[in-house]
Amino acid sequence: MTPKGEQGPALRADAARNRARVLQVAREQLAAGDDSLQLNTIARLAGVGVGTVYRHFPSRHALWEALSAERFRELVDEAQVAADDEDALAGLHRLLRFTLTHALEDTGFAAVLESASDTDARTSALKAELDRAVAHLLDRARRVRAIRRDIEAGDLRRLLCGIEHAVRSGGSGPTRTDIYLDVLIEGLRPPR
Amino acid sequence: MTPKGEQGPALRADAARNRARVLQVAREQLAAGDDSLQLNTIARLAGVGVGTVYRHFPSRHALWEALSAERFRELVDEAQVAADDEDALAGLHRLLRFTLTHALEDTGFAAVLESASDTDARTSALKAELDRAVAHLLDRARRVRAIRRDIEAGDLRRLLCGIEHAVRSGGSGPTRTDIYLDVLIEGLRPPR
Amino acid sequence: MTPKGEQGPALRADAARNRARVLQVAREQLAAGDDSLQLNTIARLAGVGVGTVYRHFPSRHALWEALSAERFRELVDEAQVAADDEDALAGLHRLLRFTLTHALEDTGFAAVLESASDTDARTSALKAELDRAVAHLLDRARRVRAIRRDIEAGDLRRLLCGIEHAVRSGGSGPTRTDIYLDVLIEGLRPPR
Amino acid sequence: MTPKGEQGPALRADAARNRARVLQVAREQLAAGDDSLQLNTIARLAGVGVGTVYRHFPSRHALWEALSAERFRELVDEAQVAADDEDALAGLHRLLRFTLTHALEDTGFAAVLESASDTDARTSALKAELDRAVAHLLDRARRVRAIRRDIEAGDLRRLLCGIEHAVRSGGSGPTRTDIYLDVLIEGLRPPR
DNA sequence: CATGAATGAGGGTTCATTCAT
DNA sequence: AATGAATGAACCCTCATTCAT
Repeated sequence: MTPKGEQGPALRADAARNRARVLQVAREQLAAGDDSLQLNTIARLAGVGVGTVYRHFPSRHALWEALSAERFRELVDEAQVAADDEDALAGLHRLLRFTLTHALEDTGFAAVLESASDTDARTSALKAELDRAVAHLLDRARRVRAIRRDIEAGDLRRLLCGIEHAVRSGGSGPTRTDIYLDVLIEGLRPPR
Repeated sequence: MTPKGEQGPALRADAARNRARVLQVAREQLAAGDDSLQLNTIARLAGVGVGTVYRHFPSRHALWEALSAERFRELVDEAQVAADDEDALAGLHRLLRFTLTHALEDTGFAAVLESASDTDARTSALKAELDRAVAHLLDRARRVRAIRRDIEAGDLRRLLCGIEHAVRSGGSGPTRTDIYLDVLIEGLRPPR
Repeated sequence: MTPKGEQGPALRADAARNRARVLQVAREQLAAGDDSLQLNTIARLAGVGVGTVYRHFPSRHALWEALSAERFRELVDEAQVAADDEDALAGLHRLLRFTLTHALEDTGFAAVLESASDTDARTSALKAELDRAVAHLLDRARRVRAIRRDIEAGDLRRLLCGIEHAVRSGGSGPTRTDIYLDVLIEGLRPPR
Repeated sequence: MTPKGEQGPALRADAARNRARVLQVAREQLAAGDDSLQLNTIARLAGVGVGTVYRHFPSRHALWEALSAERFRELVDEAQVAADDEDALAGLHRLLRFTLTHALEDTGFAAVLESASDTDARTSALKAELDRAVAHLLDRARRVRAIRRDIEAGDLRRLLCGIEHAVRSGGSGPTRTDIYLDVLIEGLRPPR
């Protein structure tokens, strides 16, 4: 009867609306540079009670992860496309650029991408899925000696987040982004 | 009888002891992974009154910068030694490793190293001094085509901090540190 | 079932109860001679959390004015009754005595009565209303040459507060109160 | 050997200088509208240690009283002159005006004049001396039925401080001062 | 006597989280 | 399910006063 969802009892219409509002407001806050994610503030801005926010997101971290889930989904899709690319290295590079761009746009996403411990199992699942796709890419690239052997999918995720930090900490423009990413890419080549 | 030839009004013996204790405790807190630097807590642990902490460090930031100044001094010294190394590239690599090690040991130092805006003029001065030494190294290395042309001292500082983040976010051991640093070093070579 | 016909969003029952308790305790503190109005202390005495006090009264001043508003309302009512008294002078005297009694009982009220600058517009409005009623009384009294011409409503307010200070600074009993007030009253007569 | 003073062991020259500096700075602070008399601040401004201030003035109140002692001395002198005036009433009025003027100029003095309890015995002595002179004046004035019988010297002191408050609380000019004082003076006449 | 560093009680305010309505 | 008032721990900072130097 209720629209068949992926997990759990589907939300009532109003509950779903509230959840969406909260996520929306949280995203706006982040975009506005306020990464404190104060649940009271978000509730007020979303026009719902604090309790409602807590019902949907038991902890700040849960909200944080929910925020990035969407982005993550996109990323995993992109990774799977890349994994099928004829040229593994090209696919990898495209994926790295794609990820960096999104991480720079969304602090929350970057944080989750980098974090070693997730609260929501779904996040971990997405991360695993991503790493699997990337591992596949790395394998293929290694086979044609396009990539050094000592780097795994998780390493790549972390290194990319490092690059993201570097870009973010310089107030600089897109040029630096390109250069920094290029330093990473060159650094991934196998030793000559 | 009082040690002479020091700089400034020469703290009273007990004042100096207290200041040192506070810095010591603060360093321990950071090392223990608590980077909140709560002045009350630090005071308690150091066995001094809150007021004493506030006298020495009017704000959290002042403490923060005092903590890193020391490290920074060492780093600048090392950079100047490196700058005189016959082999510019070797000097640079040694300096990078030295910096990374220290940044990993001391979050506060890492933060200041990465930050785009300092509050204390002395910090900016130290940073400028560091960048000058590094710029010199880069120049020499570029002249022998050992380093790509599009990277400046500031970039290098930021990239290294990025690597530091990457290492930190994996819970992994020294091997990863070496590998991540090597990725950076390889990435700095001029394009083939 | 909920009492209807009240004004505004109608506080929740418990909220109203808490608000009243806070005001009650604050009044007791003042009566006990402690005019520091420490919000933490008040919260403790009222058996509510500090946050609750802050919710109802964002600043000490807000509490202060809320405290006096009630008293002020009574005073204005009394002033309007006095203004209708057939004998203007008698009305004025009754009003002065009424005001003095209340000012002596409630430091906060006295302070607001005397203050030249209000922060809450409602306080200013009440004060203006009071002054208008008094001005009316003074006019009528002057017409029958019962009051000197160079005193306005504001002056009267201030002079009465002066008397209040005089009474308060002597530790003495009701006799002094009567005498001091009489000195004022006599001093208000037109020159012989 | 030491210059014979009025009480206690005469101060060493430097101690006297420090004491004077502290009083001077305190007076300037008051004049500048800061009546918090923070002993640390005063010490700093006076260029002496806090401890020195505490040696001379064991409590804030002691400083407060010391500040007004000088004024008080003048006032007592004036009172004694007034007491010898042929016209007792004229002398009284002159004294009231003199006192009011000074109280308006010096908050500290006004506070001590009004206070019911002194810390320094010398202050109480001065106050008693003043009251004695005024009592004498009142006696004489009462004998010629120029003053009501139910007012004593202490009452007069307090009433005048009340007037001072009234003047101070209106932001108004010298006209109000004259009028308010006149209200007091008229109020002091015996009932017709 | 003078100094000023040290003390720490004291008071202020915020905000994550709970729970009565 | 939603609401938002209440809670109170946790921080922050100041400043009167003491006491070692």
